[in-house]
Amino acid sequence: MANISITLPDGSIKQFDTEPTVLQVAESIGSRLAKDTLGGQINDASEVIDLRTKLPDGTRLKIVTKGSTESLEVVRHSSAHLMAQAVQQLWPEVKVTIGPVIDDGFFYDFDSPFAFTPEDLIKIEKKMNFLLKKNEVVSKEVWSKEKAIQTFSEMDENFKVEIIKDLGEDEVSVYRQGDWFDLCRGPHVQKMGQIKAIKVLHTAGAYWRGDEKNPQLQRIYATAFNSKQELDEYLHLLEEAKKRDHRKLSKDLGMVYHHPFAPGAPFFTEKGTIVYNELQSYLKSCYLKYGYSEVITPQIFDHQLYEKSGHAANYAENIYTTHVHERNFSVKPMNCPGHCLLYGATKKSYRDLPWRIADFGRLHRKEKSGALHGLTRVTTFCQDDAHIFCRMDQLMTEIKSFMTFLNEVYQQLGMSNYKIYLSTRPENRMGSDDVWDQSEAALEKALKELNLEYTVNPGDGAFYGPKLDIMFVDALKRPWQLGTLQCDFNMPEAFQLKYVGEDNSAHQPVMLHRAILGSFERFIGVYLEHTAGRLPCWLAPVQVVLMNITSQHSDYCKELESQLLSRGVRVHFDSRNEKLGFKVREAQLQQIPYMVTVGDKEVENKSVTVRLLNGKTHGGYAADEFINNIVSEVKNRELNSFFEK
RNA sequence: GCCCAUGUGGCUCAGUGGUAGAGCACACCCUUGGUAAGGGUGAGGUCGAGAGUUCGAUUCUCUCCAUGGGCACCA
Repeated sequence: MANISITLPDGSIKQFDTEPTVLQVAESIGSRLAKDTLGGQINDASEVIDLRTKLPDGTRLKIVTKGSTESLEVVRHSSAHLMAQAVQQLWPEVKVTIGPVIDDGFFYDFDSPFAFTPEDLIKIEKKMNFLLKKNEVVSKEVWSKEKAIQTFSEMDENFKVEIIKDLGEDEVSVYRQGDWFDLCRGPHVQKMGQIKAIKVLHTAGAYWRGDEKNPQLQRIYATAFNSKQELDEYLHLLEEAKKRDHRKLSKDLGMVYHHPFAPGAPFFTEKGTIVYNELQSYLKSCYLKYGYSEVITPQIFDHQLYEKSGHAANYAENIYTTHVHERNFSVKPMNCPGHCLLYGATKKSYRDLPWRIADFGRLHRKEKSGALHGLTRVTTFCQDDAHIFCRMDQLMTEIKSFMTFLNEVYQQLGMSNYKIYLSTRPENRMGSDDVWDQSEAALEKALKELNLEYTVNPGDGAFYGPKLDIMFVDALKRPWQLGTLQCDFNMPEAFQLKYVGEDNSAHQPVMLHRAILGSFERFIGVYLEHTAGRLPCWLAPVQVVLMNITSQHSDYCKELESQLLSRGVRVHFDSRNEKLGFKVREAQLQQIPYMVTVGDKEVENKSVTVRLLNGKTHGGYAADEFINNIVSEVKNRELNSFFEK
């Protein structure tokens, strides 16, 4: 008597006498499908459930089969168990904790009396592959909480015991493969042989339950894929990412230098400074258009400023403070408090708003030593920072203008792939709900009117206001947070900022913190990784390299050089007594956009032969035309070469 | 800050309990060569810093600094 119905994606309905498992549904359709089943998705949820899960009447089921993207989650989950099994077979004294699936793989945290060496990782991978061949069946058992606690206690798996005790359930599930088992919610594969390709990657220290007060565990990162080919592709991608690492690129391209005497504080060389300054002047040119004024504010303030702003209470450990002449002075970690002082310097009318001030001030923040990273996490940096003080009713227009500005910049830089996140009011917050309502609504309305897609992160806003975060997705599909727009009701209050309204009484402005690139340091790092160092001509430290074939062509090169220089083009004449191939190689490695070769032909008819970074050469180009084209390409900050149009 | 690893000429990296080597870069010489490395010679290093063990330490141990992989942090 069939009284349980399961609906499949095609709309067909399967009937069962008792609640079937995902696998049983698959079996009722076909044995081939059953064999390939790795899990299920129910009622349109994205979560993948275990194939052994019983389905209640009326469930809509989508079966997850091998080879699918969804199945990766299951495969990786089981791979984590496989890794734990391998580790415990190799070293029975190592205790297990947890092993979740992450974006590109999985990890397992072990409580081990010793640290795993690279050789150990090789052993583990070998053991895993050995165990895979045994193709053990994975079975699920449901234990009472007491039995689970007792069993794991006897095994001295105290971290597991802690997890079980913290679970609110009376029963827990345990997955078994051969003689090894682990407490787990699933989902898992049917047989270990369904894991097709694994790779143990690296180790790391990690705190138990992510809390630095807890003991530190040994984490092993690994990944698994549905085929050897997919794994190889992933490993290849890792290699590519390594080549694009901005720390390597910025060094190889001679842009950035680090010295142990200035940890976390990069030097920008002559070349790096060109990129930095070009970006800055580009933004300055936009500021004119978008109604910003630039200001310069002090580097060091009496610490009282940060007591007033509230940073002393929440952010003191990141502020460099020193005691001089009986006073505490702090190096500014952000521009906003200084800008509030400047706001208060003159009496403001509603007519003065919106007041938009930009500041390229250098900031310093003390960071914990382990936090530093190349150009993306530094102790000193310069934001493309600006603050907008406006009336509540101007908020939406300002937000729209900012998003338009940001989009213009990102398009110009070839960064069209970005995502917008709207973070709304957190539990602990300041300001009235009315103000939060208005500002959240303004943010949403602005995005909608601009037809921009966005994701809401409920409760993720700052305590002082809601915000937009812009995540740029680079050429390797990696997300980076660069731009931001934050509403702030706190600082205007802390500094008692006012303007005189039309009604002749005092009102408090809203303050907007905003940045498009974030910081030049971080941006240059991200942009180098995005472009793999191949910068558009207007940003390239050297735009043209002139290469003479023999010394007889020197004079013509010098003539070209001075013409280019007089038109503001950054040109380098490689006059060395070297073969052309050698000069080309170096210019290519330095990613110089225009490699100009000059020999008899060129001297004779006042032309140039141009090689682009893609290896293509364009011969017999009139020198005048070439120069004019470059000048206009740079002036317009074009993304691509005029040859590629 | 925590766990682990690493630190050798400007760069990339070998190597050793008896005070160091290559390639590139650099200097000089030869080579005048049409699109990713022509040849020769030479100079250049207290082997990250300090302490310890040792007859002797770049090598072993410890501490510190920096960097890297993560964790934690990033009002």
